[in-house]
Amino acid sequence: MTVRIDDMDRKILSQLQEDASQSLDEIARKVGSSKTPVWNRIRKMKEAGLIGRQTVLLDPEALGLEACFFVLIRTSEHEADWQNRFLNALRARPEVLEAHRLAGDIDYILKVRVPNARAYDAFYQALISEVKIHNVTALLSMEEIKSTTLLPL
Amino acid sequence: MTVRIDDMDRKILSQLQEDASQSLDEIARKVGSSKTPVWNRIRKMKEAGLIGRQTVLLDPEALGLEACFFVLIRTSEHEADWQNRFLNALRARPEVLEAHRLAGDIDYILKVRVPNARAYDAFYQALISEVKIHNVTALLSMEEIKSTTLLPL
DNA sequence: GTTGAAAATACACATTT
DNA sequence: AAATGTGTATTTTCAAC
Repeated sequence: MTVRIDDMDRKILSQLQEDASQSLDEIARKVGSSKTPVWNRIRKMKEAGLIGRQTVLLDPEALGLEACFFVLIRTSEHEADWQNRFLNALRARPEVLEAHRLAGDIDYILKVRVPNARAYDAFYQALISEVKIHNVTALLSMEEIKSTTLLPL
Repeated sequence: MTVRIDDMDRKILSQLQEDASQSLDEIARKVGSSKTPVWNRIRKMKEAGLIGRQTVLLDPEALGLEACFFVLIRTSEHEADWQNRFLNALRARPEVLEAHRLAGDIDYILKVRVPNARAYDAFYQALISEVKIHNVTALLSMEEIKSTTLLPL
């Protein structure tokens, strides 16, 4: 399942990240190759799962999602059952954009996008009513300095 | 600059988020409309900046970016000059995928993707040598429970 | 908002180097 | 393996209604 990526693959991925609406011809030209090999490489990388969803990035503010919170969670529960319920709760909630299990003192971090502080509170209340959580700290974003899906290749 | 979004727009955005490679016909069929109006709505939303970059999501692990850190930063400096240098430093570094200025106790949070802990340390050393930072806490992600670019519509 | 259609483009593959 | 060329199908884009 491990794919060997060479320099040409990286160039192609870079172009796709930059603008996935480009035609094969355009990408081929920019990476200094031609359609067929580029197309084959893309197909292989898709099959390998290296290239995932093709999507558009929307402006959250324009959609009325004006509040962004990072939520730091400590819990005293570490049993499998509790964890499963917690993970399912997170996955089921569309306002949770990211969720990571952490090493160390803090157990989980979430990134949550909601219309406003009230909506965050509703989310928070719903979450703690579903699963027992020891300690929660919410960090409110005042300004999104940077936000990119472009991975460094 | 504010765009009024109706229900049909939301359905279209939802489809585009889900799979931006779909043809107009396909989207139109799914949202219960036809090509032309869908096309016009998409064009308007692109012009309004509501729809941004079209991209592909890559698998960071497969690319060797196996470490993800959330970095909590406190600073004693709050002057405009310091802030500018700090922001520029963050924007210039491709391993910084997200950066937010926060309300409250902690001043900034970063999300950083790197190949390994050593690479994180290199990033950290470079950052603190560029700008003075009072206090830094790095949270290491053990597991990405959820990660989505799909905004709740 | 609908239909229709011209023009452009993409894919997938055959042929060649 | 990669480049080139091409048939076919699809898609976009726009005009007319």
